This record gives sequence, C-alpha cells and structure tokens, in this order.
Amino acid sequence: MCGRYSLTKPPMRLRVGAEVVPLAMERSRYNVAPMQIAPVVRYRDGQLVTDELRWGLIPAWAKDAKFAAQCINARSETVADKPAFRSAFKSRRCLVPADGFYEWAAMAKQKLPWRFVRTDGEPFLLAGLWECWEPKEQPALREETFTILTTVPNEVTRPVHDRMPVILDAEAALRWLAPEATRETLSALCVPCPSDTLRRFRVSTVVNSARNDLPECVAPVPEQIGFTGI
DNA sequence: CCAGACGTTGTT
DNA sequence: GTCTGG
DNA sequence: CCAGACGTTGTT
DNA sequence: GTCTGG
Repeated sequence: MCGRYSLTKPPMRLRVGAEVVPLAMERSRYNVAPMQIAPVVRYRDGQLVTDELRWGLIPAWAKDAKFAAQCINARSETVADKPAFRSAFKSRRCLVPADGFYEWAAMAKQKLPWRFVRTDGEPFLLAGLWECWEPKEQPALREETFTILTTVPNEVTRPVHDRMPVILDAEAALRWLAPEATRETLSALCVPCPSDTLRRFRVSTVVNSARNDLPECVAPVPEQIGFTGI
C-alpha cells in the first residue's frame, strides 16, 4: 500500500506529458502521513495546477469526516465500482507528487520501515483521486481530500509488502488526468511500475511516528544481519 | 418500502 | 448519492 | 501507515 | 480491542 511518503526537495519540476508543472513548497516533507495536507496536481479551469488537499478521501455524501482515515488508499482493481470512490474515479482524478514512499515489513512483532525511491532520482507521480466534502449543516467544515491508488507489487516491493502505489510516468500521468479517459484506458494504467525503476533501503523507525518529520526519516540504515524484516 | 453501508491493510 | 439487505 | 488514547467531575 | 490523531 502506501501509508507514508516524502517530498524532500522542493521546489520540484513535475513532468506531466509535455508540460512541466512547478511545485513550490514552503518546506521539505520527510514524513507525509494520512490526515495531513499535501500537494496534488489536477486540472483547474483547464490548467494543470498544484493544490493543497488533505490525505484521506471523504465522499461528498459522508455524514462526518471519520471516513477519511479509512480511505487513504483505493484498490485500483475495484475503485471504479466502490461507492466511496467511483464518482471521483470518473471525474476527479489527480496526481500525488512524492520523491519516496515507505512500506513496513512485518515479522514477528517487529515492523521495520523501508523507503522506496526512483533509480533516476526523479519524483514519483502517484495515481490519485480527490473529492470535495461540505456538510450542509456546517459549510465551514468544507474540505478537499485525496486518496492514493494501489496495485499488486513488483519485484522490488513484493518482499516488503503485497501492495504498492500506482506509479505513473509522465505520459501515463497525462492519460490519467484526461477528462474523457475510458475506464478501460485507466485500468490499463494501474499496473506495478517496472522493477528497474525502483530501489529500496531500510530506514530508521524514527519514521514510524507521524510526529517525526525529520531528515533522519529518509536516511538509509544498515540492514540487521539475519533480520531484515523480509 | 426503509435502513444501513459505503474502506484498506494486515493478521490469524 | 447509490446500492444492498431485510 | 503507526502511535497513542481509551473518562468524568469539579476546581483552579 | 478499537478508535482517533498525526
């Protein structure tokens, strides 16, 4: 799956099709966690722009915001049909920029975090959906939220976890955002990225706590001999 | 008809 | 909002 | 995703 | 055990 990620080197230039979308951020994020605000790329007034949304999708019809924590990811295999996601899948697709993501390997009672980055050092564009939630009785609570799609793992992620985020290259990213894209076209994009585009390494359990948004979260640590967690 | 759910992951 | 279950 | 809380009343 | 918060 994808329950944490990073954006460590702003400002970044995100290549989407032939366009380059600038991503300006006030500070580096080493540990972006669910329920936090993070940038997404989407069409607004016909332009590709970045906007800050909350991670954890709340369907427009939800009675309260509790839905968010359960909807940090959407399974790409079923997203077109699930009540919570199908509307956003049809008309509110977005890209979630990241330059690394984390997965935990569970073994015995320990959970050890691994970090995944692109071998070419470029940022990821993750397939996402967004929604706008505005309770009638409390319009002030209006909020835009997003979720990240998942798919089956590739060779690099499989030893750590049985799900991984849908990672799009520049061309696939443009097709993901195309307003008139068909369900079939979109489904074809939701596959694991090639294994040679990813590498993994152990990081400190400092990343475990969402309160620790520190450079230490992204630093490699030695794998314990005889116990890597995978 | 109305009521109630609507989600993912991991673990056992 | 829309579908499923009763 | 993981970490941390999980409760009420009354008093300052 | 289960929910909330980050």
